[in-house]
Amino acid sequence: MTDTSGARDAESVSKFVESFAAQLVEAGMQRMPARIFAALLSSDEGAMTSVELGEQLRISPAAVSGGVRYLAQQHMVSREREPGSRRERYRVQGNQWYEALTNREAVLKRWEAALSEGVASLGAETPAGRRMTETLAFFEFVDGEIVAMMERWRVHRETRFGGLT
Amino acid sequence: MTDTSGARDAESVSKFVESFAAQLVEAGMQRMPARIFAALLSSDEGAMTSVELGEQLRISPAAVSGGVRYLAQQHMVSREREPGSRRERYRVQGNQWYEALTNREAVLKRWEAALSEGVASLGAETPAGRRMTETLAFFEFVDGEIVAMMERWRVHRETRFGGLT
DNA sequence: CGCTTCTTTCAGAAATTTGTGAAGTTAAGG
DNA sequence: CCTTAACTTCACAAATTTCTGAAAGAAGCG
Repeated sequence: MTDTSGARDAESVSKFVESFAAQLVEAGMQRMPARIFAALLSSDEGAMTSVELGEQLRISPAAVSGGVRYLAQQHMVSREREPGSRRERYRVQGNQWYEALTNREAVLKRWEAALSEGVASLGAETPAGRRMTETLAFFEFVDGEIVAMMERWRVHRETRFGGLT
Repeated sequence: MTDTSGARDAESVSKFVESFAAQLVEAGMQRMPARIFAALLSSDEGAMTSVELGEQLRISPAAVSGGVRYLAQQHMVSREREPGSRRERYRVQGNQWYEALTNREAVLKRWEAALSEGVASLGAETPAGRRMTETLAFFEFVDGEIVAMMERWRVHRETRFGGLT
């Protein structure tokens, strides 16, 4: 590395993008969304256009479109329209994205629903039913805890980073 | 439903198994491990043999073997050998499994490593570097919080379920 | 020590998922 | 209005993943 401040050669950026994307994939995200997201995260703007993404990642516009749609649904990126041009920019909103990570509320709710159903089918007084009741209680507990945790994080963040957007 | 206490007809059990497995799949687990796990969870023993699993789920011994290996690696089930027979039983250990769910420590560590690398590649003083530094701080925070949360859960559980195994 | 019973491994068929090119759609700007 | 620049959708080819049958590998038990 010849330049210690703000080294930003395409190669090392790309290396990071791919390695971070790999982690996301391992955690269950699809390949394209993961790569797109990693690319956005490592851009200084925190935002890129469709074309830029396509060029950096060597993927087709169709792939960008699909990946971005997924990320937007998960609230991990937001779409912007620079007024005037029809060009869109996709932005990773500072901290919004990892808040989205913990917003698995919908997921937890579905788990809870499935477990309730399980308790009903199996009978609350069977051993299996009791086991599931406990599991259900665990998820409900986690549910509440996560909300509290995120509140603590916001305080923590405020003091450490001064609440910049 | 004709029998209100302990209704356990194969059909409704199977229905639950598949629907819970579907949730697990959606959350990123592979199909077979998910089904196997759901089957174990809904068994009264909390444990089944390879053959029983194969019969209930209509899958080959090979599929059972593969699925169980995965689940054991994730510490979601443990293997038992009833001394004597060479037959194995796979058990979902009451609460061990959802504790395993939160033991994503290894995962978090890898994310943190990837992000550190990112900060290094991009430069700590670039906008992207700063954004990643904050993200990194978030994961470190979550890391610690989860440990604390699980401790609170154990207390909560004790009072509510009386610490049964 | 060999027979039998269970589990694991492996190669390949089948199914699913993924990414692309091409056509389609929408809206800006002349 | 018509042209053009962008994004999206769709059908298909390619790559990957998943599950199976068959064979091989362990370990109890006579």
